[in-house]
Amino acid sequence: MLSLAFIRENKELLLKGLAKRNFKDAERIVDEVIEKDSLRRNTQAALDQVLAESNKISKEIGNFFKSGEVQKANLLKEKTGQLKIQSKELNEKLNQISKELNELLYQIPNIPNELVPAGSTEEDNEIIFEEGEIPKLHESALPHWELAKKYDIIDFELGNKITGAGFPVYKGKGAKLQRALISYFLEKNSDAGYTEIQPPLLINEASGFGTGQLPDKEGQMYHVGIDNLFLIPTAEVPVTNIYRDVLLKEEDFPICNTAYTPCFRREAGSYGAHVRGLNRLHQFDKVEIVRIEHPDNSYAALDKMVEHVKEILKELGLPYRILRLCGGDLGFTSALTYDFEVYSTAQKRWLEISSISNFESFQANRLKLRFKNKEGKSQLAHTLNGSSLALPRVLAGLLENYQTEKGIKIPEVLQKYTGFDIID
RNA sequence: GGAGAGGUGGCCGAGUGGCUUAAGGCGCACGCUUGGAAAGCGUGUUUAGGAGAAAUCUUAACAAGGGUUCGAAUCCCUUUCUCUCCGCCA
Repeated sequence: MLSLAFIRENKELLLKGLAKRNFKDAERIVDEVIEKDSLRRNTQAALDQVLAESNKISKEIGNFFKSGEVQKANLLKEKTGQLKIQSKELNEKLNQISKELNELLYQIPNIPNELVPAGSTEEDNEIIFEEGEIPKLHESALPHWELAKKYDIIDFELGNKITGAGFPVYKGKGAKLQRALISYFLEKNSDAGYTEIQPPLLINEASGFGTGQLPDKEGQMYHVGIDNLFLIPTAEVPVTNIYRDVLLKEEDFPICNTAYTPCFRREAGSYGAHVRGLNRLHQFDKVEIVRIEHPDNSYAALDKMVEHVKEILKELGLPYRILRLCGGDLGFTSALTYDFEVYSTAQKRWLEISSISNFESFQANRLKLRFKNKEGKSQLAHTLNGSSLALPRVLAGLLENYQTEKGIKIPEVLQKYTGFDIID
């Protein structure tokens, strides 16, 4: 959520940014926000005045009672009736305006960074980096879901039986490979200075609001109705919410955390060839990195995160590319996002395996995550996060790209975690 | 799940309707004192909103939300969390 002070003072900049996202009705909503904000402040001032008057009289009544002048006190009591009605009305008006104002405010997405290219679809994303050679596979090369079956390492049908579509069962070397990837990713992140966290996998409404999943995107999460909790769609939610309602000191920066968690996504609809196998699941594993940064450093931090993930992909020997997302493809809360895609050779398509974003102060404002700056004033911090990495598509890439006629080879960096060098 | 007790500032802790403008202590900051330090003494020490060029003024906040009252940390209701005992349990 953008701050009202920012919206008031940077209307043109805001409209320009929203245009880049093809955000409809921007001017109407922004004008309405500005108008309601001004109305809210006037109402607040009026209410304060009534309350101040009322407080004053109450004190006088107290004094009269104490000095035994009961009649005077009772006379004054009558005077407060009118003030009470007034303050009640003003208070209701204020609540109503604040509610309307917030509803409008929640609709406004973050402003894209100037680096974000204009555009409306995936096609307009900008490819900024590409590395790794696409392997030449033998003629009988298979897509990963066939390989999974052939070597009996992932069982999709079994998942259907136990739960439903999108909940695969990993078996034998498949399960071990998953565990190896998690250990490898966490180890790399720890080595790079990230603190390992094991967060809860269920979150409450306040946490969902803090990172921007609620109130609008609740349909994407699994909801446990009886306790009103949500299964996390990503570790970003619990790990970032560690810092909800927190006032940091400048010397606390940078805060770097990493967490492995399963992630749960409802993502109703869309079944078919492009979501086959591991391409899109309801439950999947992911290792996440989250940073809380001083506003002056957040873009440098974003670059560091990108470099970090590049190194991991390079070590895994997977061909990948980095996209800078265009305005239309950018997430609601993000100011700048880099997507990493791995090439799936058997499917002949790119698969998104990481998304690294700077949210600037958009989440921090919702989270009330601030720090004391050098002037001693509290200021919103910047939040960032990225995957390092999402497992299923990395696994898909590994299976397809490392398949040989003898079996699936395991990249060297993983072998110390798997304990084997081939799946056959 | 059942019964009971609780939630007060950065921390500890008093506070059963009006000198609470939240006592007292600890911590922290600054000053005095000192050769220097400690101790001592003094001053200050929350967050958010509104008005103002600023000094400053003002409103709100004692777990959260409602209510009673001229007036609520204090009384009532709901929710939530913590602790103790019992039950269940990896």
